[in-house]
Amino acid sequence: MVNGAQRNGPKQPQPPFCGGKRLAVLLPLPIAGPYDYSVPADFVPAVGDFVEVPLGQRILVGVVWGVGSDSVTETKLKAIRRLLPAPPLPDVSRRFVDWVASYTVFPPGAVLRMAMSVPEALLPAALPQAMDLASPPPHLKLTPARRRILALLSDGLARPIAELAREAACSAAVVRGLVAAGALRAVEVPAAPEPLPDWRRRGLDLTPSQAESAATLRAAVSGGYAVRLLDGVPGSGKTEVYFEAIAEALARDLQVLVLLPEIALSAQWRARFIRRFGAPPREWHSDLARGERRRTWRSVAEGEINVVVGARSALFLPFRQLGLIVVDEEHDPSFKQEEGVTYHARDMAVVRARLGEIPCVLVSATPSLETVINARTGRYAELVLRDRHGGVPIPAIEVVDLRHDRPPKGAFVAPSLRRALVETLAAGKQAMLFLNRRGYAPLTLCRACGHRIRCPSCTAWLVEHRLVGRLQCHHCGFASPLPKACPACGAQDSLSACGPGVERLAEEVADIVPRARTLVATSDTLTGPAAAADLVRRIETHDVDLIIGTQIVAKGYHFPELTLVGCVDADLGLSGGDLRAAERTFQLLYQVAGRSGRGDVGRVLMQTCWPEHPVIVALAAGDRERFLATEEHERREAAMPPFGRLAALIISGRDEASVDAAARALARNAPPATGLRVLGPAPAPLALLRGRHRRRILLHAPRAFSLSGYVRDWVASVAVPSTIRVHVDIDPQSFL
DNA sequence: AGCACGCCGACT
DNA sequence: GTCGGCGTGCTC
Repeated sequence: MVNGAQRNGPKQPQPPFCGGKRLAVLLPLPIAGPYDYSVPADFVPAVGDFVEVPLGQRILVGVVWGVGSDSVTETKLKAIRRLLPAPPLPDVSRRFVDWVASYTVFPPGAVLRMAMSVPEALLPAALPQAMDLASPPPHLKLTPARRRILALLSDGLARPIAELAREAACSAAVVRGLVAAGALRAVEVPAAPEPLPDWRRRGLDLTPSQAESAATLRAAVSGGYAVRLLDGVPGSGKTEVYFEAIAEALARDLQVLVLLPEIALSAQWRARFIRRFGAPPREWHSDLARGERRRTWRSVAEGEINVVVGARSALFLPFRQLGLIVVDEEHDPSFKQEEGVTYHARDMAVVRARLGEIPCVLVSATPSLETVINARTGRYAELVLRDRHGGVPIPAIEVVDLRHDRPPKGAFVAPSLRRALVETLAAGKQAMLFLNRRGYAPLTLCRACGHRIRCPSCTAWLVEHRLVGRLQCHHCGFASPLPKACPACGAQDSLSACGPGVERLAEEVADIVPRARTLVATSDTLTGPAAAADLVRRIETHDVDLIIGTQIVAKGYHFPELTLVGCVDADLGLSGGDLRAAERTFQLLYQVAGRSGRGDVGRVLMQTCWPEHPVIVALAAGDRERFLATEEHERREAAMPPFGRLAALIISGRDEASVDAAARALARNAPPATGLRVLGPAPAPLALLRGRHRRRILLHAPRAFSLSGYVRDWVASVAVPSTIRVHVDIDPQSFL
């Protein structure tokens, strides 16, 4: 017996089926709501059961959502075909699906699809097969390979085919031959129980202030719903502190969910977890192997898994007895899902905690303004860790004013940063250059005619990726070989790369520190967990001297030898006109600075053309409070989130005129409401994306306004041609 | 989401 | 003459 299912207390109570001949079944499809089905003769499903139903020509799996309505005539009803042998979808999960659907203005079926992303998991797992000796047939041909296999099995231990073949140094075909001949038989063996994280192990010694926060979090585990912000500078031991809350939940036989923004980059987090709990947590993200996915989904539902660490989609796992949610790096923009159902995983984690009546811990060194305000107004409790581990302060950020400290012509690294780079590497330490731009150059320009090469299906420049010799669109994936001549005027060798990308920076740096072992880290080079783990290992073992990376390297790593961080363009993103541009820039640069000097005294140099910008001033002063105060003031004045609310409608389609017409019709027909302003339609920031024209309507409403209900009624009341898509984004984060 | 139904170009 | 392209609309 794997622990969990039994220790998790009584079985989930299922509401009794309350009679009637129809049941509402929610299907994992983007259709308006549940469909009714008739109850079969031989069994009566209960609410939450996974059932197979016919839909059109297909057979689908859905979830019994409640009793049916009278919305459809008796004659159209089809019968539920069968009950699937899986634990029912828990009551909390169903309420969560409905809540998220209602809030995001997406059909509940679209949300359910995220909760049943593993159809195979609904069937019981085939038990692993092992081979054992059968009574030997009378005329068995005995070859040497066959003899070895039979000899191996004489110890009475059944083995899987592959293992047997390996041990006997023959191919699996020989084993199968013996099975066919009747000399071996397959037996089912229980899966080897995987070790679970163990809360009884002793954690690291905590400082008094860490211990105090840990005790508060431990106490919170039995306290029902509450949200706490765990706020501490990089290196203050936030992870070790919330590990104590995890230990407490595990001690109470509850499941724990930890959300991380980039699960693929979590190798160091995972190592710390194993050190604390003796076994790895289960991972959940989009590029898991199918079998792994199946096993995890199923055992989360069975209550056999106690800790899941995952990307945002892990929120929709069917936890049987969830007792704690931790959202690490809660400020991270990647918690916002932009494709399909548009939701913010941090906010939905809070909702999931409330529905489950369990605590939620939001963790960050640079909490979002939303969370800070929630903490300040008492909606969230706040725990602050002020001291950096080992007493090493966050290095002061030195501003490099590019207007005076100019890089050489055609280069991007200023003299002062060049000197720092040379000194750091000469001292045998590591350095990191941060530039949030993939590729070689963000723009390719013809010197003869001024033509700029753009994506044929998006409003975007093509980015040169010199390593692969291509021009690429970062929005739709379009790629073309680097042309020899200008596509507009035909001039030969007139194309010129404008602006820096990490590849170009690497080229420049090779001239400054020719002997440095340099590594470029971007989403192009770090394609998965293995590549990320390899990167971390190479930095830890000092296999590389210089790391050049995009925001991917700004995450919560810990590298003791890294003592210089250079931010090549701190202004990137400051002038985007985006509501959160300043905040994101501050968070990113503060996190980048936190990479430096964790083990030793470090330097952080930040290149800017705009030293008097409030973000740069606050960063240079190391003054987070000052930054937050400025930001809060500006947002409050403009009634922007969290002091007001926004929703965006993106209207898109292939035909520009009909997109325009639909967008105008929507805006014209927005019902008037107090305090609500309809802005637009205007071309969306990416007015053309993947060949679709896009217009945006923004809604601005007071804080207490119920945007979801308003938008649902509004969009439902306006007839839009079926070729036009209307995408609703409640609480938009980025404006792209 | 998938699948059928439906109406226009290049093939046996 | 059909095979098949994907635009439109429905599925309890």
